[in-house]
Amino acid sequence: MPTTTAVRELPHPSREEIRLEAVLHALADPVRLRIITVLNTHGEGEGNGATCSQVELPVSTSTATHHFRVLREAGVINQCYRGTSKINCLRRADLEARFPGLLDAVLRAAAN
Amino acid sequence: MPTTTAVRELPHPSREEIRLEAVLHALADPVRLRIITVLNTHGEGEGNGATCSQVELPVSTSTATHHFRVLREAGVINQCYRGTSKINCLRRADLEARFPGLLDAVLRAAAN
DNA sequence: CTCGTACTACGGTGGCTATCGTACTAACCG
DNA sequence: CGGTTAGTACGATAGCCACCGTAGTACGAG
Repeated sequence: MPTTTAVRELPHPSREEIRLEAVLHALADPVRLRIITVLNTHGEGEGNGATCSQVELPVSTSTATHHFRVLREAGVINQCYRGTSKINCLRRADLEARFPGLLDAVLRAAAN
Repeated sequence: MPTTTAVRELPHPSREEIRLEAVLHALADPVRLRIITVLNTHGEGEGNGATCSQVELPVSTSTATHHFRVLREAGVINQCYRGTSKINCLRRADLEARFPGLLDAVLRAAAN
């Protein structure tokens, strides 16, 4: 056992495993729409993204955890640990490859 | 009371009343995705569209009624009576005005 | 008027889900 | 080590929702 910091991996669907129904269901919730709207204003690079607590939500932290997980399991966002925080970012490239134009259309629509 | 054939009106949300969450929720179901996929192959003009029974679905007729109603109340489809049948057609123009590109992106995605 | 077709309304059932609070773990800072 | 911060796991609850069958309505054909 190396003494390096343990990297807690989180399960993500591969690009091919992303299902349309799951994505639409994940987006059909006002709290989760808000999450992706906020994430949209952050970069997507390896080191970019927002922590869970940076996204202000009108629900408890445990409920917020639930919503982030739904988005991750649907393949909409990527989550990785960074110290005590968890970094969230949109999976733009994967979503664009799988369902071209969908994410942008939803983001534009959510912006009113 | 005129003796003309009674026109049973059905409630539809106006263009401005169409809500994004409702549309996404309506589309996040495999049966309803199939419905709009089939309707997409029919014309949208006043006289076009498909009857409920023309859309083959793997559910009972009462459940099918439920799905058509969800789509109508979300503003995704328009329904009007024509004799004993009900004609269904997509509300393309309204959806495009409200959420540009969304319907097309979903239809493309659903087509695999 | 009777019959068949097309769809609906209603009631019930099981499963999912958004929400919460509480208790917990993981990492970093002194 | 102890404390703080960030997020999670768990259990509970209430509401919604997809589904069905049965009974009923509306319309057109004969």
